[in-house]
Amino acid sequence: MLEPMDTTPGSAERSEPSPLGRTAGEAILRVAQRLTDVLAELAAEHGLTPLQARALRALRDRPSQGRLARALRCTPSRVSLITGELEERGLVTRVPSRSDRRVRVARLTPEGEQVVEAIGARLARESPLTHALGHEELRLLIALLNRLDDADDPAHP
Amino acid sequence: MLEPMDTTPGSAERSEPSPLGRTAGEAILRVAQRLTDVLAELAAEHGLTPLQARALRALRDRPSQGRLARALRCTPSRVSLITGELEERGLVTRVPSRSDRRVRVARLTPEGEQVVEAIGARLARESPLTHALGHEELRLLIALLNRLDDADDPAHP
DNA sequence: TATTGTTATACTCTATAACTATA
DNA sequence: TATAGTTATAGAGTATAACAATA
Repeated sequence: MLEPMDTTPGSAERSEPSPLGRTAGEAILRVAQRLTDVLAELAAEHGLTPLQARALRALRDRPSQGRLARALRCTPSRVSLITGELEERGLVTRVPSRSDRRVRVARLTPEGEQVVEAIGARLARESPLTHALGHEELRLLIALLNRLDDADDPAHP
Repeated sequence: MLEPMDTTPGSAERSEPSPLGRTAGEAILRVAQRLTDVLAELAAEHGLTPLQARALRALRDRPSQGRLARALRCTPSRVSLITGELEERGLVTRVPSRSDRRVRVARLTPEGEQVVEAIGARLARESPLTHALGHEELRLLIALLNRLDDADDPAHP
């Protein structure tokens, strides 16, 4: 039920802008914190940790587990444990690749896809984004953020 | 020195938009992840954990430790430990409030202020934000994000 | 020999609960 | 009695290192 997410702006608001104050970085970090919290709660409703939910989403691209580790910014050992848990729940399956039998490719099961969809749908509906902004503004925001995401990414291996 | 921050869009890009795909939430979460990583590295350069850096920044508003705990989304016990460490390093001082001697108000020392400024300045300079967007776009983005941040915040205690 | 993934171990982070002092 | 903060303990999360199988 999506807790208040107190960012205590009541007292934060009275400080004047400063380098770390009301810059875009500051704003984005705060909004992101809120969204992260929302995501955590939605994941919890499905009995998942935030990292498991992120893993599930990332698995749509069918990465190797090593690649998944980089995407999640954790170690391969951790990925191994996480995918194992997700497999036990029937959300993913791990099958050895035919071209290289060392790698085990993890794929979403239909149920796994369903969970990803469900979380995504609720995130879109429940987030501050959809509440505070109109359609046009939302599209503008997405465009700006995608520019950020695509640019300045040194490594595309 | 600000790692590549691989988000593996090389393969992510080929999936078509879906509820959790290229929505604003998705985009903002990804950008936020990048910024969070940047912040973590900048903090590390000063020998601080990300949470310590966030605490330092939040302390500009001179909150009680309880209020600080809510702002950082952690328990008062944790705040106690963190402010203790920061005090040992000479970045903050904790003095008992005169009006209520149970509360110890934490304040930044000049050196603490300096660290906050330094991190903030580098964050503004180093982040994807300033690299990818022009001034006008940046202002627009800030405006949109602040709208998000101000709205939809159920509790203002 | 190098690489993918797994398991075992240890360490770090964070919370819960018990405690002290003030209100 | 209730509240702000601290300390002690326990639990979750995460990484490092040793291992197995394949390349």
